[in-house]
Order: sequence, then structure tokens, then C-alpha cells
Amino acid sequence: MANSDSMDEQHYLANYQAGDYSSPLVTVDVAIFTLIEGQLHVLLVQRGNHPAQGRWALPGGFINTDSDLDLSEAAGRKLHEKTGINAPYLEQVCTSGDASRDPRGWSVTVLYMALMAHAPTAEFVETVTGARWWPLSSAQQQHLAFDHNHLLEAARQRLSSKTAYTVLPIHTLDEPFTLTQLQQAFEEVLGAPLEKKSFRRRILSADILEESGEAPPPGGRGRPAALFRPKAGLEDHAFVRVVGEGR
Amino acid sequence: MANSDSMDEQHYLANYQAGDYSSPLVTVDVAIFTLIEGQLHVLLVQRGNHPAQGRWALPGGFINTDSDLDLSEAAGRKLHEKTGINAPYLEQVCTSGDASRDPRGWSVTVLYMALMAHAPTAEFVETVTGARWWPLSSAQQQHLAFDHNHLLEAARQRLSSKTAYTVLPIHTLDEPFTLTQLQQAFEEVLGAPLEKKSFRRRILSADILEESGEAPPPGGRGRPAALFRPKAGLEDHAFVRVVGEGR
DNA sequence: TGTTATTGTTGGCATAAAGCCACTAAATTG
DNA sequence: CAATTTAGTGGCTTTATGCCAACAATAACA
Repeated sequence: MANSDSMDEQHYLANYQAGDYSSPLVTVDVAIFTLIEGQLHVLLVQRGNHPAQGRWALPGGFINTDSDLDLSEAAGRKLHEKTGINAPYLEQVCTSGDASRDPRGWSVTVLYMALMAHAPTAEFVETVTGARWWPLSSAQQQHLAFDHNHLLEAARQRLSSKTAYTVLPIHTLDEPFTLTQLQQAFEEVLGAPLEKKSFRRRILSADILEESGEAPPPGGRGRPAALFRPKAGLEDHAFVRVVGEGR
Repeated sequence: MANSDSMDEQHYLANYQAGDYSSPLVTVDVAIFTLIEGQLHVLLVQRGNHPAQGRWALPGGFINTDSDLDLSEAAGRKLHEKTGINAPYLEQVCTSGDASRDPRGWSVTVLYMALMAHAPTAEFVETVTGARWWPLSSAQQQHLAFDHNHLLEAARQRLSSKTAYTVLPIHTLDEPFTLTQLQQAFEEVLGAPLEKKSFRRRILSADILEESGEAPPPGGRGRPAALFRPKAGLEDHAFVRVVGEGR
């Protein structure tokens, strides 16, 4: 049994060199989320070919073993090629592989989740590329290509579960932002209201934000809010517990 | 840009059908942990062939696109083939892929973490298969095959971070067990002492254990401890926060 | 047959974090 | 200069955790 390994590999290599070994196809897919008018959206692209022609899908595609140095680079590249976006936050979620998810045969896809603020490339994405931002719920209601409904759900779950102990939603906001905007981002991602005082206490005591001196934008109603941006250096996820439900 | 997709796939398929497309090699690897005399161990197998001949490695190997229905099944099968173990707990950790981790070229491996109690197959593993249980620290100190040092570290981190909010270490114990044994399992996995009273409060109030009527084994010193086993039905991870450090 | 050592189990209070809700502050509108 | 709206804080209640000492049940031993 110690050499079932050997058997396996020798068998594989022999066949591989003979050209008939069926290694699964390997792709990367990216679920990129943003907030548009307070609502969580995901970017989908419409497939131009078979299989699943015409269906909406997560941006992604085959790894290029010539140009991609690793998986995250392949994911970033695919996202950029299809949408023009350079993902500011990218995290591996999971890998799905079986005999039936792609009609062409056994295939494997590595799923990434990405987050971005909407403003920067808003018009570009909508007009130049074939991509479109969908409200998350609409995206989940339709029949996506391959097993992308499952992948999208996995990414959504990762996002919301990680939001319970990190500040991930920060990446969906344009800077600077108010604490109220930040709280609304958390609430939208978690799908549940948060207690104002507790939220502010936790975020502020975590000491990850700094007040941007900027003047609040004119035209708002009510008392103008202080503007914040993440302190330089910590960028990604800092640990902050943001559980409480209430309101 | 909307059809870089098409280009890509057509290009791929053309070459694939012509037989010269280089899809990366896809493997699964399993880091299986257990407790032996209170110490965390990981199971490694010694490689019989190149590359990395003679090196210790995580059990794993190529996906069999004929017999494996999906990735987790492939992982379970590989583990069983190489060690005789049928993993009682198996969880996907991450996927590593790049041009340099395997000298044969671009390759992708999907890493799984598994947990088991030591007793059931103890002698079998050590004598019949070419596998060996290593204390985790010794395993991490040596130079493993491929990028298995990184994979092992990723699995270890997943195990300990998830132990902060689940009862994963339960799977490393033989049933029934005492609360002290359970606490020691948590402490070994977390690498930090836990406060006795708080630990028991949390575990018991989570209502996931039931007292096994069994008589405590003879020969122990001090007051005999109550014996528990997980309540049927919840098996996997139940949410229990087990943070406190103290002591 | 005590006595001591050892391990398991629980009580009870101190401290810290979170929830709650009302009050104050600063702006706009008319 | 009210009324309205949104931002931000004070302060009490509730809950979770840390901590440590007491009490319980067994074995080893004098």
C-alpha cells in the first residue's frame, strides 16, 4: 500500500506523456461585491459561448499556465480582462470540483471573493465591458451558468461570516466615509440591524480609523457627520468583533 | 473585451482537442490530525518516487476523473488508500497552485484537513502502511515534499482558528471522554491554557454533550470524572465560543 | 482506619463587554 | 425661531468571563 502512490503516479505520467490522461480542466472564478446606493451588488458577465451560452456567470476562466504565476494572480487577471477592474481586495473562498458541474467533463474551479467601492470604475464597467452589476438577491434568483449559484452563495456566506469578526465591509465604501455609512454597510452585508452605540464603541476602540480633516459634503440634512478613513498600514482585515443584533 | 472569454475558450478547446493544451495537474492532499498521549500529531507518508523521493509528505495524489465523484471524495479515497483510514471529519482548507510548487510544472492541489481519534486504527497505520504519525512540531521542522510545509501550516492554522468558535477538537478524542480531557485537547490545539470554570460553563451551556452512564475506568487517581459523548445529530461543528486565556 | 494527596466540580463575587434608550448637538428647512 | 433630521454621548442594565477558594470523591499510605 505504500506504493499505491508510485503506481498511481507512474500510471499517470505514462498516460500523460502518451497524451491521453484526463486531467480536469481548471478555472478560477471571482465573485466581486460592492455597495450601490446601500445595496449589495455582484458583478456578472454574460457568456458568449457554449456551454451555458447566454447565461450570466461569475467572471472567470481558464488558468494560463504560461502567464499566471499563481492562482490569485490568475483570478486578478481574469477579473481585469473581463471587467477592467483591478481588485483591491481578493480572497480565496473555496474550490469546487466534480464530474457534473461542467458538461465538458470533470472540472475544478477555484473561487475568489473580491470587494470594491463602486464609484471608481462605475460607468466603465457598465458601458465598455459586457459586465453588469446585479443586486445580490436578483443574481441569486436567476439560473446562473454551471454551479455558479452555489459559488455565489459560498462567497456571500464567507463575506457575511467574516464580517462578524473583521472590518471587510470597509472595502465596499468610498473614502472618506461616515460611521453611519460604515454601519449601514455592515448591516447590509450581515442582513441584520446593529446597535449604534455598541457598533461605534467597537469600531473606534479598535483604533483602525482616523478622522479625515475634510469638510463634510454640503446638502445633507441634519447634523453633519465626521468623516473617517482606515489608518494606513492595516488595510485588510483587522480583528473587530461586531456581533450584537438589537436596535 | 466581452469576448476575451470566447477567444480564451475557443483557443483552449482547439488546443485541447489538438492535445497540446497544458492544463495544470490537479491533486488533493490531506492533513489528518489526532492526539496521541495529549500531543497533537499529523500523519505523513514517505514518498517512493521522484519528485521529492524519500521525503515525507501529506497523504494525497491525483484526482481520478473516472472514479472520484467530487473533490472531497477524492480526498477521502486518497487518505484511505494510503493509510487505511476512513476520515471521520474532513474539511476543505484551501487550494495552492503555481508554476513552481512541483518541478513537473504548473500544478494545483486542494488541501483538506481531517481529524480522528487515535485508538481505532493505531497499530494498523504504523505497521501495515508506510505512514507514520509525527508530533506536529517535528513534522513542521523537517523539509517536506513540494510545498507541504506551507500546506501543513495552513491546516494547523485552520484547526486552531476554528477551535476558537467550534468544538472541532472533539473529533480527536475517543468516546466517552471527560471534560478535563476535552479541555486539554482544546489547549493542545490552541497552544494556550484555558480557564477551567469558563470552559466548562461554555461547553455545558451549549448543550452539545450528554453524560454517558458508563462507570469511570478504574486505576485513576483523584475523584473520578463524569464521562461525556457528543449528543447525536450535531456531530460536526457546533458553535461554542471558547476564547478565554487565563489560568 | 484515619490522613494526605490528587483530581473533579461548584459557588460566588469582581470585572469587562454589550445592550438599551433617552438625551444633547449641529445642521437644514420654511 | 420653531420644527425636523441626523450625529454623537451618558449612563444604567444585563450578560459573559475571569478568578480563586471551597467542597467532593477517589487512591495511596501510614
